[in-house]
Amino acid sequence: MSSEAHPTADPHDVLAYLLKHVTAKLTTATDAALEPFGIDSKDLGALRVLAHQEPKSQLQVAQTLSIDRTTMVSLLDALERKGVVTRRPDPTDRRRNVVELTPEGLKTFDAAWTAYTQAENSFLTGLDPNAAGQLRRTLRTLLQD
Amino acid sequence: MSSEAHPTADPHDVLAYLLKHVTAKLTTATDAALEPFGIDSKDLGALRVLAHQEPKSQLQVAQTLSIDRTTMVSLLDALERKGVVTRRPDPTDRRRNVVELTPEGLKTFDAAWTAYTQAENSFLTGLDPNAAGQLRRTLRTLLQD
DNA sequence: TATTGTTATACTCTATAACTATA
DNA sequence: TATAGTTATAGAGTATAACAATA
Repeated sequence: MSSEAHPTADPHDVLAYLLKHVTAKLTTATDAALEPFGIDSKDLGALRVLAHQEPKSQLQVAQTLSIDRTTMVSLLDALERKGVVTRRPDPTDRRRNVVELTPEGLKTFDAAWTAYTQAENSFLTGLDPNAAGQLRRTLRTLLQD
Repeated sequence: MSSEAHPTADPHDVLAYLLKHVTAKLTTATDAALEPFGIDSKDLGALRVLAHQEPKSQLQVAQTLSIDRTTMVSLLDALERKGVVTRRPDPTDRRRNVVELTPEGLKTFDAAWTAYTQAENSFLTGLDPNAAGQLRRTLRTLLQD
């Protein structure tokens, strides 16, 4: 019987299933950790890009995060309403918006980033120390190929 | 400066980002591999459950896959239209539907499963042999905790 | 009363197309 | 003509609520 070649129906044997559900579980944990700061994982990604590089246009931030520029608009709308980022026309190319963290935004980011890393570490607690680093390296490799 | 504690804005440092995009990349590859069989990764998951266990109710299949029972309805509607599964009332509890693979469905599953595992292996090609197994174990651990 | 399957509905996420202003 | 940002819209995916049939 052909089905005997696949003796279990455990969905955990399917890598796509494992990845999807581990992602969901981590996102639930990190979004909960970020909730006190009024942002979620997606917002944090944008703040992280803005916190660590010279001023960027909306499009550059979007491309760094692999999200659509139309999605970037509403994401920044929300962050601007919360007072953590500002937008102003780039004087050297008025088609572009220069996006920057406000001073309050930098504070929010630093606190939120600490909370995020704690949540991530807590999520990885069950693993032996090598496995966590190995996981990150493996995922990076898979994304690059 | 607080930002000096986090010297890069590389989103690849963020585990949630890595997981999300690796999942998307794998799903793209496996869905392409499954396309000739008229199913996608989600369908394959259901077929896998049905192929390897005694007949199950819709709810049991849904719970095994951690999907909502209302989502299961439309998923099975599509699979039934394609002739790969059948539904009939459970004689011992007429509230339930017994869901089973058709003979054609079993053939479809076997061929699709082969294609899926090839796509998965091909996706993991860039890793050294230990890393692939380690990845699966790590993800399983993270999901269980 | 509770459970299974169903339907209708709504909500989130994201992408596409079309518009504007600038280059 | 092309690009950046915006808006409106549509599609996929999934969840919630209400209902019918059955237990």
